[in-house]
Amino acid sequence: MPKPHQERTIFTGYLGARSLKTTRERLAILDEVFGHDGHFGADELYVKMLRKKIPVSRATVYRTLEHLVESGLVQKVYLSDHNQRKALYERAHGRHHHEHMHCLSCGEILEFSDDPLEERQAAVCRRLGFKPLRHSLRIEGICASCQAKS
Amino acid sequence: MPKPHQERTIFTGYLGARSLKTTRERLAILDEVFGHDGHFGADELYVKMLRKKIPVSRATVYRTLEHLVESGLVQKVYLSDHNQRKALYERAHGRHHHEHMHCLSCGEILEFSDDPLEERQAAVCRRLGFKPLRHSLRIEGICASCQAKS
DNA sequence: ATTAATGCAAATTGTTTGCACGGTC
DNA sequence: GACCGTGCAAACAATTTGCATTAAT
Repeated sequence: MPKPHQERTIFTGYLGARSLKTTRERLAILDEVFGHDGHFGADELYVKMLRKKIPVSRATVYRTLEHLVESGLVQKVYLSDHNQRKALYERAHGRHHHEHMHCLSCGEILEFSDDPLEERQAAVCRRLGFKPLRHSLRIEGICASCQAKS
Repeated sequence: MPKPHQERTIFTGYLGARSLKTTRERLAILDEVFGHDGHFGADELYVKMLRKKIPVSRATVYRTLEHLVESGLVQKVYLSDHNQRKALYERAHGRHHHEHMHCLSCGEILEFSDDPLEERQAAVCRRLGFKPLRHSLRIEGICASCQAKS
């Protein structure tokens, strides 16, 4: 029985505000998501919970992840190089905005952020009269440690 | 019978270099791709050719697009907002690198490029020792004309 | 009691693949 | 003639959905 955390309060608030129900399953998924860091796929999360014998269906995992994204607690990202068809999720609450670097050699996903870069993007948007709401930058290449190896 | 263009020379060269065959179907797909601008999905391309009564199968369209990407003539991008599962393609040969803005209101995809932005990305990579090979930036928001409407 | 959520399995979507036949080098 | 490519339909992977049942308010 995981102890209540801040995210749980936010999520129950989100649910209540829309007359959605705070179910055992939804809370279990929330706990699972906020119990670990890093990127994960919906199916991986489902399998992980299966193994832990936490009773939940694949459909509910998918449906709940949507709500978590909608509530702003979780972010959906598309990172994988070749199999771009699989969505990944990452915790968003309590974290600052960041971009991703993807090492094509080891597969590692690195996160970084850079204010001047953000500002330059904003400047371009101003120049074109485009109102930015969100953005994602993905840089693919070879990470430092893989370069060292070869 | 479309007249030979530069891309055709490049493509046949690419094929020959790998002992792949220059088939009627591959050339027809190449011509179709370079006969128009903008972004398109593999299936759309297939349907367009069907309507024009150009005999080609869906499988061949997919397989040929792979080769076009491999040859550098075409670029595969993931742009659609919600249905990120669908890949789009765009002409790459003879065009400069660019990023995309996606208007969430009208769906329009705008292209732009900005050297200082590119340079700033390069600088971040240098700082982290990451060797960039390619990148993609997608900014979602509301385009100028949609803002004017509301 | 009312209304929403779950689980299951079937349906969808975009894409890939195995295999017999046909075309290119 | 050797080998590669094509077309078809079946296979796939990730995700979504319809519906009868169960649970939260």
